[in-house]
This record gives sequence, C-alpha cells and structure tokens, in this order.
Amino acid sequence: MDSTQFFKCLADDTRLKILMVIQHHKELCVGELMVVLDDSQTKVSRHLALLRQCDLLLVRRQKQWAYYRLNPNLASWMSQIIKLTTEHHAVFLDETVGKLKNNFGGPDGRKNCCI
Amino acid sequence: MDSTQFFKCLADDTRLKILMVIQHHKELCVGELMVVLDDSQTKVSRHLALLRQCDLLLVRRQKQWAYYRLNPNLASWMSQIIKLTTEHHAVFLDETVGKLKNNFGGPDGRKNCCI
DNA sequence: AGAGTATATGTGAAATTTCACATATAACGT
DNA sequence: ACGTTATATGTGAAATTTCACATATACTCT
Repeated sequence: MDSTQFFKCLADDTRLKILMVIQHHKELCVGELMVVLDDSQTKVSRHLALLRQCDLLLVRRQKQWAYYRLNPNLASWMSQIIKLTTEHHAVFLDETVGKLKNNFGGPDGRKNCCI
Repeated sequence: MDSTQFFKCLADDTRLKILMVIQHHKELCVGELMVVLDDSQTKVSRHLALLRQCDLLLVRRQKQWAYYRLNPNLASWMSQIIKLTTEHHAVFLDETVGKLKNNFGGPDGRKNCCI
C-alpha cells in the first residue's frame, strides 16, 4: 500500500474512529464497533472491509463473530501515526469505555460477543 | 480543522508531496513546486490553495512570487505526522534537490525566484 | 502603455467516494 | 428444520473530489 492510500484510509470519520478505537481496545467485534461509533451495521462493515483490504486490519473469526485488530506487521511509521493520532483523541476514547460497559458488560460480565 | 480534514489534506498524491517537499526545503515558490512535482501550474496552485485554507501552509508574497511554508503553529501531533512521513520518503526528497538545482541553480546561482 | 511572467480562481465534466437498501451467508438456539 | 443473530456484499443514487481549460490579477521589463 502506498502512502497516499494509507492516508485515504484515515481520511474518513468512521474509519479514523475505527482505527483509534481498535488501537485503544486492542480487539473489537463489529457489534461493539457499531455501539461505540453509533453507526449502522452496513456502514461499519463496509469500512472494516476497506481497512482489511488495505492490510491495516486483520480479522479473526470465532463462532458468529468477527474480531478486528490492527495488523501488527504494519510499517512502523504507519503504526506510529495511528498511535499519535489515538493519543491525541484521549477524550473520545475514554467515552468509548463507558459505552462498551453499558452495552456489553452487565453485572455478570459481558453478555455478548467479546469474551 | 478537525482530524479527518487534516488527513484528507494528506490523502492526495500532489498535496502529500507538496507538504513533504516544503517540510524538506523549508520554503518554496509555486514555480519550484511545479518543477519538483512535474505538474501544471493550475494543479499545483489549486492544491496549495486548499492547504492554505486548511491552515497547513502559510504564504509570503514577494514581488511576483508566492513563497509557501509550513504553518509553524500547527498542532504538534500534526507536525509530527508530517515530519514522520517526510522522513519515510527520504529517497524521493533527495531527488528533488537535484531537480531544483538543475532548474533554478545555474553556475551563477539561482536564476529565478527563490533567492 | 504593451508584452511577458508568476500565480490564482471560475466553471463544468469526469472520476471517486460514501451511503442506504436489499440481499446473502454462516452460525446459533429450539 | 426454522427463526434469529452477526456479519458481508451487490447495486445504484447522491455527494464529494479532482482536473483541465479559460480567464483574471499582479508585477516586471522595455
């Protein structure tokens, strides 16, 4: 992937949030991303597919869920940029912790996908 | 400017090169950028206008020339990203030195704009 | 004043991106 | 087997971006 392509991946609100949230939480499934971003399944899946095709994300499928994580073999300057950007959005990312807890973490632990 | 807007600025081949070349050479005028990028005046000017409107670049007009430089007051994470990206493209940037010399630096010093 | 050079911008066509709706696939629980 | 849940993708419309051509502005030189 060339540099321009890389920045095109970051140049969309949904995709940028996806990358930052995944960088922050390590690994998330589509349902969690929908909640965190407050977006439709179709929209989230579509952008995930693009990030996967560009090798920024990897999927791990388990049961009926698809767990996305950053590709650990990303060029180092690219991961540095994702890291820098994520650090700059600490406030947004802190909010996502609450959203995940409210929707997936009942008193008896997570009620859905992400174990 | 929001983060997505910032990345949109970098998500175009011409604009990304403009930013890297200016980061490398500190300050360049439109004619020099046309030579380095091998692109039309219209195209270069158009992208420069966009980068100016987004506050990534500042212009200094002197005589008939317009000298562009990075905005020194850019958010630090943004300048870090531009710097990182520029460093990653060292080969491309080294080539630009020769292009500038061939076109603007005769034996009697620079023959055109940039003094 | 008139010709030439450097840069900026109006405008519409072409290319690209984004989105929503419908549908497909796969795994699950009963 | 059937209904439900989680995720993916085909498709066309709408929005956005990019570009080229023409033109405008400003400055220089003679």
